[in-house]
Amino acid sequence: MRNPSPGRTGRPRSAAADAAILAATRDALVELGWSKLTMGDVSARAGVAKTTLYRRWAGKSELVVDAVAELFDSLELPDRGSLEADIEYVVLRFAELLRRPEARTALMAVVSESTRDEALRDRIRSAIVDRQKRLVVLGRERAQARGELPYEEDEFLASRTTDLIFDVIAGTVVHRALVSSEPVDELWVATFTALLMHGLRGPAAA
Amino acid sequence: MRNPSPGRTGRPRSAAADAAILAATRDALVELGWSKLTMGDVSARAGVAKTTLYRRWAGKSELVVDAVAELFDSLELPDRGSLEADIEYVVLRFAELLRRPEARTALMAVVSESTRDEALRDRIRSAIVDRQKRLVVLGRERAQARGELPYEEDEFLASRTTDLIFDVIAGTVVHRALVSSEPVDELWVATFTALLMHGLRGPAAA
Amino acid sequence: MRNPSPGRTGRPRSAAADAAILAATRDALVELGWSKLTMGDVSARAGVAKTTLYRRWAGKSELVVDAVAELFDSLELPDRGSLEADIEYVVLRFAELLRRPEARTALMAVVSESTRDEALRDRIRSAIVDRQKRLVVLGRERAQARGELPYEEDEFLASRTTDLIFDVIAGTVVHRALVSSEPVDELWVATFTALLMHGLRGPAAA
Amino acid sequence: MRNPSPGRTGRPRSAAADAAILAATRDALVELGWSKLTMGDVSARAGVAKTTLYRRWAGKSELVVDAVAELFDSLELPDRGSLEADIEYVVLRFAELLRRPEARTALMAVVSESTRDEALRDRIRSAIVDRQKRLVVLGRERAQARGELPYEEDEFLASRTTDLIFDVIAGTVVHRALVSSEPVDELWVATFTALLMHGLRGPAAA
DNA sequence: GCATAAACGAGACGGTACGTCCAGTCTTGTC
DNA sequence: GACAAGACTGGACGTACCGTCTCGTTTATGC
Repeated sequence: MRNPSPGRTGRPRSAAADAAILAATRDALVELGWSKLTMGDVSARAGVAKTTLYRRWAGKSELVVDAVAELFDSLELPDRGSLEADIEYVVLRFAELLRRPEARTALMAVVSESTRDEALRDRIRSAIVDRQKRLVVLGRERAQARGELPYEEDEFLASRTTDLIFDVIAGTVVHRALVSSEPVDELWVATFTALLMHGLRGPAAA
Repeated sequence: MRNPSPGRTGRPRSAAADAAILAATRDALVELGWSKLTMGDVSARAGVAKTTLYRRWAGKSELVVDAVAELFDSLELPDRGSLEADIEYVVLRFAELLRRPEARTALMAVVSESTRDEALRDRIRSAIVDRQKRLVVLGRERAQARGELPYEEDEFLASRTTDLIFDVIAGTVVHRALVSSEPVDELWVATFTALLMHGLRGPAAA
Repeated sequence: MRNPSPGRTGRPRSAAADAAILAATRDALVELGWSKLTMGDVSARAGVAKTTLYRRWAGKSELVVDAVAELFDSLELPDRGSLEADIEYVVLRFAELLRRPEARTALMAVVSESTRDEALRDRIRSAIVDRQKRLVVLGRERAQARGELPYEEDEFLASRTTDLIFDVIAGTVVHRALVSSEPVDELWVATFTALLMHGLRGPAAA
Repeated sequence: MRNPSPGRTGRPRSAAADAAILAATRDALVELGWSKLTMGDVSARAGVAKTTLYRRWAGKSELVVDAVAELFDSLELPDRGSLEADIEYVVLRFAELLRRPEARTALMAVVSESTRDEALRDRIRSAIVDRQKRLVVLGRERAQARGELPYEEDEFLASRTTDLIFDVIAGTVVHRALVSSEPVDELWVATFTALLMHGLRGPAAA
């Protein structure tokens, strides 16, 4: 994952170790939360020496970003028949993910760390943000194919709209779930989706 | 805020200490960020003993919530003449606040901690969330007075809409600024506001 | 004990407090030992404020010296009929006293503290050492009256001998009981007394 | 001393650290005395982390016992030609040792602590008491070889006498020096030795 | 009998050290 | 050369006491 073929001599890195470490990290996050998770504990759970851990990740933040990125990759967007249904589906799945303790505790923590760490910011962007934008792009393409949304020819404008919708959806759900500490239930999702649909169909934003 | 007059005996708590500690906390957040901020360092900056600090706050999280809550209280919403202008104004002010390092680093960190701490969650809600909802309520009332938005008679529905708008605005801006790490500039604000205006004027959500 | 009538106006010091504090000190020594005894704990046990304590004693060492001095004052030397019997009696009584936890733990501790504190050294000497030498002087006078020991006319020599005998008896018993951690039983006392008797009857030392 | 070879894996403990710590402990005792000596200070002087210290010794008392035990091991008993001369010599050397501030302050302090700590009592006995009894045994053997003292065939009796003489000599000197706070000068030593010689030559005690 | 003034209880204060925990590095011997 | 083991330095943790301080309250006198 990190250096797959650096040199050739010496004992090669154990591939199994990577998976064990990331799984152990998620387990530890569930049990202990971000702030009480320690590198020593993770290495012990993974049956690996601390040095092995540090050889592969620079610190707790980097390790956790990789560990939770795998969680976010599990999100998918099957075709529910309409843009509205697609949005409701993805919001509910995302809210479900945020109910998992390892995601709740880790996401905001690494974002906080990243405010003072450029490299970490990049890592979050490439490992989580950019990978999840695929869902917005996919939903948009389907809606366009269905005729629910117009095609946008200007690629730059299209990308800006994708970014906006991504931030609106992800940001609102995260804020509702973690900051306001209110439940993301079906009723709320319906109201939110309605607001978003009207916003998207307004002439300027689509 | 903490108990100013529980009994009557003994030396009273120094009022000056509270202010010094909160200011020192913000200074330390700027210089060190959340994860490197230590209680010992804060007490030293404030010219106060560590015990004094622990006598008043249970830990770093509680202290930081109170310290940043004062920052958020500085947000205001002067009448800009239209709902659209009001929204753009508050979004820009909020984004400005999130550019301050003490707010950036602290906000997500305490939210992360709060995922495993019910009391902290309540403290964030009462010290930050509930206090800032006043801006949404104020903007809405003004818009209703101007005839830009209809009156909602059902109080429960009105409160649910307030909550939704609050989460959409705050959540989207935070996500754009801290997770996606993209600038909240005037162009983006205009696009976001346009989307929101259409959403609000749609029949169901208003 | 300390200044009972320095000036005239103002509330006089509570006499009861002194006794309560010394008793509380001994209780705390029994339960906690020297090193875990704290001024705050003593004040709480005595039902007295910490300030009251510090108004009367400079610190833990001074307080404890006074508290244990009262214990040592309880030692007495009834006439057992012979010098040998008198010595055996006082050694056994002294060993008994050293079996009490408050005496065991406190005596060596204050002596240790006194090695770097001239004032404390004086306090120990006047409150404990000099007061207990009375037992040696008394035993010696009785032995001389019985004709077991010769009279010593030179007062200086007599005082030096008193000091020596005091150090031999007290030192040996303390060392046996506290350093070597061996029991001071009747058999050992008999052997020690025999050695001492021969020493005293030797031509030079008497 | 501590466990040099329990398992085999991992980085071995630094041998140099032990010596540095014990030396630093003695230095700190000289400068600060027992009660102001802190583990943190010792670790800083030894150029060692506090954790390293706690990994090897359970606390201040254990550490100090080991540190002063090395001092006591420096006592020796060259043949001065007669029992009397040997006794005078060892008493003077011992008194000299007790004039060193690190020995004065530490010896009584650890004895005081040991009154509530069985393990510490054992450590003192094995590291200091038992090791110094060799001097008494040696002096006795020489005196017997010279014909100054009779041979004792009963081993148990011999050991009891050794213990008694050890307590008399060590206890008297310690008491004179630390409790009575009087000088151990040549005149006093001569008088004490005379008393002891008569005691030893008396029929019952030898 | 009423002011004066010291002693009192309560408990907050600035400090210091505690003993523990974790970070991240280094040093072994083994694979 | 990667690895498990575990000792290493360094530093923050949160707690416990220290001895001092600042309150409001109590209790003797002496005017």
